[in-house]
Amino acid sequence: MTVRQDVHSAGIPVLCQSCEARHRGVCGALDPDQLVALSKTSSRYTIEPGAELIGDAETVNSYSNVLSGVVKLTKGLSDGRQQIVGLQFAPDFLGRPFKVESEINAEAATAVSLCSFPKASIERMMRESPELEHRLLKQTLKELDEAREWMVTLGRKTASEKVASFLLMIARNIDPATDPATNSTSFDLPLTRADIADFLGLTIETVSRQLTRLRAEGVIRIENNRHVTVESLSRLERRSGA
Amino acid sequence: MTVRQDVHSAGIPVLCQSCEARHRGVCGALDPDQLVALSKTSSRYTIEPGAELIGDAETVNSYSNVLSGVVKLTKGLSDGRQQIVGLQFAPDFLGRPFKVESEINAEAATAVSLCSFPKASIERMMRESPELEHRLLKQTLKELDEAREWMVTLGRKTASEKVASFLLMIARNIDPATDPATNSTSFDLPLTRADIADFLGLTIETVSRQLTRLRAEGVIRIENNRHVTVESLSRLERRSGA
DNA sequence: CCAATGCCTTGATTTCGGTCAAAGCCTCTT
DNA sequence: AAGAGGCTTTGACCGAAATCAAGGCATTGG
Repeated sequence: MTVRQDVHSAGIPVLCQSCEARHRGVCGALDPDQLVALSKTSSRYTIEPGAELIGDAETVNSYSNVLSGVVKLTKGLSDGRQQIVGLQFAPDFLGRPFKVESEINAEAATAVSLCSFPKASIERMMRESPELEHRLLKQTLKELDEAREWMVTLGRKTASEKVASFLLMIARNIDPATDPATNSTSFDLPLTRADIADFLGLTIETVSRQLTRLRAEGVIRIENNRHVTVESLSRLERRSGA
Repeated sequence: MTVRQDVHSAGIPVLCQSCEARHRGVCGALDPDQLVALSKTSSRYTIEPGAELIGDAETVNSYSNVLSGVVKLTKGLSDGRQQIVGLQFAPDFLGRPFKVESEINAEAATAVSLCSFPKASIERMMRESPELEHRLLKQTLKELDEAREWMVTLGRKTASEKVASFLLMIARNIDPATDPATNSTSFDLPLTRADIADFLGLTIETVSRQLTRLRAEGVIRIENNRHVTVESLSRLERRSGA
């Protein structure tokens, strides 16, 4: 069980054996000894789009790092209405410490690869390593900020502002090299129209109409229903309602 | 600088000198020595309804415990539209560790009393006491759960479901002794109609009409525009959309 | 006591987004 | 290549909530 070393600008420069990737999410907080121990209990999964991650017996007692792909967190009402309450991109951490569970479902929006560990391993290490808990606090604060940002979008923006805000958010998360000077980006939508609607509190039809409008106005182009090219980021920003 | 002791079912049984009250939020995580040190730097404030707590120079570099009253956290759009993204009730903690600030304003919704400490004191203690950071993580997770719960309300509920959900949430936070058997509660609304509208992503008029409807249907009574009596909690719950 | 002010309610009308319905487009399979 | 099924788009219409506009009802102060 060797642990590969890697130079990292911030934090302890180590790689998780199972992930074979750098994790800002969790592993970066561990020292090499802990990492070796964790590697013994961790394993790597690949999940098909649409598969449930929580509610599923296999993974309910585990935490994971998202290595690639997008996971959607949803909450539903009894009559079937659904709302996406969060999207997890790599290298986000997935799973809820201390079982403060609030009936959230997690589902792979795209193909997803995960590095996951038994709940018990992480919880033990959290007790040993304050740095790990510190990372979790930071991630949780980040998620809280994102959630509040979306509350503004859900409560106060118009349909077209919502769609523009959504495209911007995806652009920022998918393509880390979005250059404001270029003023244009290109990426694959990780969500179907139905998912986008559930994320924005709209219907599929409204989402579709707003995308059509943005296309007609030359702000974006869409190929094969998935691949989006933003022709003018600044125009998209102007439409996102600040 | 004596520190009063108090028997508490969970956690370390201590009282903050300045607060003279038990804090699940922060103080409960400290040992008596730390508490004495903190007491030396903490002070108690009373804030008038409508006063800004963040953005205000006096308190921008401090953390606080809410001792009584309700604080609203708001985010605004450039054109003036506003959304309340959280309500802090006693004994919630107020303030943002690690300056992950996301342009949130905090304002007293009612008269509020606070026990506040300089940012530096808390941050130093956080480094010394993992238990304190643990508490912060728990509070942050709680706030995240609440935020996500409201995302469902904002995105997927109708106006009348929103208002019913809001009344239930207030009832649960204001009156901790809400007994499901009794099926009725009574409390003062800590928010004006405008605040409720900003919380629910509605207009004042819609909020007013929905309250009128609930009154007409005998689910609630309202006196002096503030004092609400829920005649039937179960009927209110049924209207909240699960 | 009577403005005046600030909330809150109510009514009339408009509009944005939802609903219903049909057709178009990919992708995958055979 | 054709057909099937699943997304997506588009159109016509509808309805819930916003907007516009009075008016009511407390509290405050002259």
